[in-house]
Amino acid sequence: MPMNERYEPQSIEPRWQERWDAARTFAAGNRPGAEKRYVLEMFPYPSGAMHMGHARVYTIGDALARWLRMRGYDVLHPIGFDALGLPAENAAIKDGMHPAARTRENIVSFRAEMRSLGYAFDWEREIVTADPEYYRWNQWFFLKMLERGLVYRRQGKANWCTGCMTVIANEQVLEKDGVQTCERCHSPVLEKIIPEWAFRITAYAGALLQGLDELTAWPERVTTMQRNWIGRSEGAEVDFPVAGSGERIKVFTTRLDTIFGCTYVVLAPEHPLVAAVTRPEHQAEVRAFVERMRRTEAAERTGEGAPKEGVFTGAEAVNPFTGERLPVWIANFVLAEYGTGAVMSVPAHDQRDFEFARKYGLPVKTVIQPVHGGPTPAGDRLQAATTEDGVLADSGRYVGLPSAEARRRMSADAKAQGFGAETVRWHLRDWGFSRQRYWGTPIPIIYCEEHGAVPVPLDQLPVKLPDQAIITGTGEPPLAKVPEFVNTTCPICARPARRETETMDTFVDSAWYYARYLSPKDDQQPFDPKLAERWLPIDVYVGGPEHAVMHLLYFRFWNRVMHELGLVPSAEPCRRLVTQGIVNGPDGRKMSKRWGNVVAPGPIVKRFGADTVRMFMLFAAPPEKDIDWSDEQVDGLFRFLSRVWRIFHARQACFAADEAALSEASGPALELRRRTHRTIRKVTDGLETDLKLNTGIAALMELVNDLYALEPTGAAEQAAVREALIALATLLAPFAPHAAEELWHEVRGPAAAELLLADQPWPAFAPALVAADTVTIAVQVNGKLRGEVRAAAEAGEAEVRALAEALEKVKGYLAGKAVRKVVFVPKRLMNFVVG
RNA sequence: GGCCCUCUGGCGAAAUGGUAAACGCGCUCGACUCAAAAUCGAGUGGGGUAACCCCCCGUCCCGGUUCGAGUCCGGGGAGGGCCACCA
Repeated sequence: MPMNERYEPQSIEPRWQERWDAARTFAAGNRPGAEKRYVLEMFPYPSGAMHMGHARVYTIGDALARWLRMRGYDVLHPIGFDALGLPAENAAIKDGMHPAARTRENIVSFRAEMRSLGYAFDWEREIVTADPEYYRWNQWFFLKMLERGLVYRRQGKANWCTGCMTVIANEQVLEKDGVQTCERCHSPVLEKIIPEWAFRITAYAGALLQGLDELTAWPERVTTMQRNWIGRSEGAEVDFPVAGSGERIKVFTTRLDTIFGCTYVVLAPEHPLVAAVTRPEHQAEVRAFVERMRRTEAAERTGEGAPKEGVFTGAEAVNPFTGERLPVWIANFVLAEYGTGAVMSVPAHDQRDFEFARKYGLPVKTVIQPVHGGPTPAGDRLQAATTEDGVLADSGRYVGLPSAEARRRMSADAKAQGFGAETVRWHLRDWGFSRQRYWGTPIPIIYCEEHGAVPVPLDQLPVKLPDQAIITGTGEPPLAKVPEFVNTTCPICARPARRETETMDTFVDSAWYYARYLSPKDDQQPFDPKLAERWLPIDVYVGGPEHAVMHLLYFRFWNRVMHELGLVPSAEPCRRLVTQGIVNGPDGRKMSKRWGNVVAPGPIVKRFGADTVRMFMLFAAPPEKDIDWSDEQVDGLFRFLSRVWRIFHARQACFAADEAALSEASGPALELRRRTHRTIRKVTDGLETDLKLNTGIAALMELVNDLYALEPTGAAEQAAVREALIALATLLAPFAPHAAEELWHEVRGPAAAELLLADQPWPAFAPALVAADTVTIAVQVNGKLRGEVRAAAEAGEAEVRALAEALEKVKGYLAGKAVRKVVFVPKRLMNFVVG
């Protein structure tokens, strides 16, 4: 059958998608002898329709997965849906639909769009986190972690989102201009004291921090953000006895070297000692202040713009180093949950302390002098705190020591005398995961009057979400209003009891889903550890950088717990992370209904075909950069694929060329062969190194340009063209897989009818053809380009120099000057340095 | 305030310390056509110049290292991201 002259993706793409499906081409695990590669893209959250951002991530991952298969690896490339959670519930409420139905609908449309883009997913492993078969294992992990003391109930200060009507994690609070809002719905966030469940992620703070050192193939941006978020800070705790009472105030400081400059001590309003130390004559004022702080929004109270406020308690604390008696204050800027909730104030060397001292007329004492430059003025003449390390002054027996040395000696002395010690504090907080909402994993706990909080026995899992809940998005947990759900019996005493009505944060679902893909239908265990042995850790994980601290931290935490449970082989879940940039609208702004600049993938695929969309995503820029959608560039990529198509059509006569003639190639035939093999190298390099797929595609374009430039005559040229066409189709396979299959079959003819290009080995280049035999060498005089010479690649310095000196132009520049030095870079450059 | 990233033609972007701008978009011109579209081909950083001979300038700015810097080092600017009264 003669080849269609026109490139019509609509007629060829579905055909190949069906063939890959029928052949189970992308099913993982059917190359048992081969090395494995696990390529994963972050699974989508189907609260709406698929957008261009999704098309980009999956295209990047897909190109990689397809290429690795062609390299001979046994590739696992699964997909699923992150279906539970607030946004889905909120969207469903808005549409007057049940979240389960809404989610199901969205998933159907996602699946169809993903298939139409030709992604090489192993669909047999698909998971949906809203299925009880999935979330029962969330419950299972919860119970395992409860056993190990990694889950606990706390009376916590929680971030209460006024829009979502639920508690959200620290990581989910946004702050802008001193106002805290919800990351999801942008409603104001208040601080609320309520009981909640939390994971003891802080127990892993050190391990999670150290683990980052192993993650050399993660973007530094991400590891840095995690490092900051975990926030290790080294310092010391020091006890300040309260005069006239047995109490001691424990403070945390990173600047123990400044303790001789401490002029007062400040407690957080919530500090447990506040009531005990406050003198009777200050009680009323202190109580009023504490009450007011309790009622104020967190951001308003502790935001940076907030004025520093405090009250004196009347108490005095004793500086254990100096014996001085210092006033004890309470202030809004001291946080109960960081350090010990109490600070020693050194106004001369801490800006906050300085401002507070100036406001309330507290003394300022300078104890650190700079190493270089003039001395720091005395406290009363200071304009601002000097916060750098320096040399100690006015600090008893520590005078003259550099700050770092002073800190070491002072903490050793404090320890020896029993009033302090070196400690490490973390910014990372435990992960509060209770949600007072419906669309989440029920927390498998039963409250019994007799036995308290009783874990649901493992054999009674899953605790299923009831279908009939009334979901209003307000008030108490929706599950509390479903008697059939709430009312149960105690697993210990069988008397009537109530179920926990809170559900789990969605981040629980995504913390371990990558492991569920290994045995997605397993009903005995979350996944098969034997398969984990084979497939984990993930080799390449592709997703947005917005997950740098939340998902990617929980995911590392969970993997560590699974590692300790003996379920996974490594402490870290993923070797290499690729963070892809955003797809902006054509106007360069974030795609949004508000700007009317949203371009949906569906219609574009319909119009140009999946291959054009994929090529655009890969050619526009390297993966990590943001790109702007560009109709002109998309046209351009469609034009390129059409141009590829036409050159196959125009060179049909070469399809039957005799391969044996390749060995006689010379002149243009040889040149084309060189280009072909260099293209193979270039595309392979682009995939291997930094995923620079854009330059790989550029190389393919150059090959096509060269093919157009050669009108083949004779057996050798025809054979060279055939070789180039086969290479072109094969190299195109990871990027534009449908057109590639079609063209490859055209050129290979009936002999290959039963084969799939997706199964073919990735081509190798012939080193002899990649190395050039003649090269152009730039000739410089004093580093400025003055000409160029053609020479054999292996030409030596003397030979090239002779050629260069023979150039008229170069002669002019060298005339009458002494050549002081000659720099020769073989195959590249010759530089004459003249004086 | 802290930490991090980015800055190259009209635009998206290339460039192991070695000919800056590959490749694509856009634009101009030519071929094909009655004409247009599509396609194929040529050209396209700025300035000087009769000249597509040649010369000068050119990768945010200033300085340094080097025979040679978009690339390395120091300082500054602009834009962006994350964190932030964290003691």
